[in-house]
Amino acid sequence: MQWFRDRCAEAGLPCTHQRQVLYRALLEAKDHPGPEMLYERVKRDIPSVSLGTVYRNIKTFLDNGLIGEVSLHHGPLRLEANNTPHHHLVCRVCRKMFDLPAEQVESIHLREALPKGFHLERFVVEAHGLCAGCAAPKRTGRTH
Amino acid sequence: MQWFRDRCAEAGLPCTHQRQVLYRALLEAKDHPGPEMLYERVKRDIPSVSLGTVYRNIKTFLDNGLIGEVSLHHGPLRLEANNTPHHHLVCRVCRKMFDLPAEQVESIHLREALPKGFHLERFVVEAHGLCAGCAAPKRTGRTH
DNA sequence: TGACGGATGAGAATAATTCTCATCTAATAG
DNA sequence: CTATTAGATGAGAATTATTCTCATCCGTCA
Repeated sequence: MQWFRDRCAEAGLPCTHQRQVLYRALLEAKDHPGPEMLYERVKRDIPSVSLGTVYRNIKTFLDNGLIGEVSLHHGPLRLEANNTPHHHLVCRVCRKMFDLPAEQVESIHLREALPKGFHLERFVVEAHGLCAGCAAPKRTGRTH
Repeated sequence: MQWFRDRCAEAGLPCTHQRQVLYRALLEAKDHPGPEMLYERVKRDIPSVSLGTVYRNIKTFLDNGLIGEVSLHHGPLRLEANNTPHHHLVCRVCRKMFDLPAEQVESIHLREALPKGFHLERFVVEAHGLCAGCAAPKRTGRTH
């Protein structure tokens, strides 16, 4: 929590009660919760909190790197007909995706066993980075 | 396309004009489009098509394994405060997620260079499969 | 061709997220 | 410690994404 307050100060973000409770809720969560879930948890401490505040602060935290999103793929469904084994290159900024044939990636090895009870089916690999357009200097905005 | 018609027959799905045009649109797409995008493309051939039909058939295709979704993470945002390098175990059925420390996975190697212009930042690995609850026999439903 | 079960189009309903604005509060200066 | 003020908050409307309902239509099989 002290780390959180320091980062808020650095970023020039007022360290409000709502923000602290929200951040703590996420710190203590082990289940990768979504906004609705966090809203429920924050409400236990601040019954008057609004869902809008939760969304607003989640976005603020993400923009400042205080928290992370589990995947770049939330939001609208994205589809493909390609049924050959393959992975993806994903642009962190514009979220364009390109196929990466499975043979191009050496197979994944674990150093320790997975937690007991989980039945592994396959490994999915994503190469995250910047696509040609977004990596080009001088241009900041996302393409979509 | 013949493959598509055969699979429809196997699955007992009427092979309607809308379905064929939708499937072809996705076959030809290289950009991992979403429903809205596919709707636009199908409309070029069938101006009267409805968005509901596009959504309905996308779901039908997914349920029958005719097409794939790019990631298990579309839908509501999922968050985490854990800022140590780590990957995730993801249950294909209930979509619960568990952390997998980065050290537990041997580093990724490519057999060929990535397409020129893509600036790689990191590899994200996801272990997809069934969690203990969903792998248990006799129970089919997802937990959420 | 005829019958019928499932598919379609239109639009309402629901879920997920963002926005607007009047009011309030954390941070800073006095 | 109080005043100031930029930015945060709560309420609820607006927007976007997706699913559902139902009357009508069409692909499949006999």
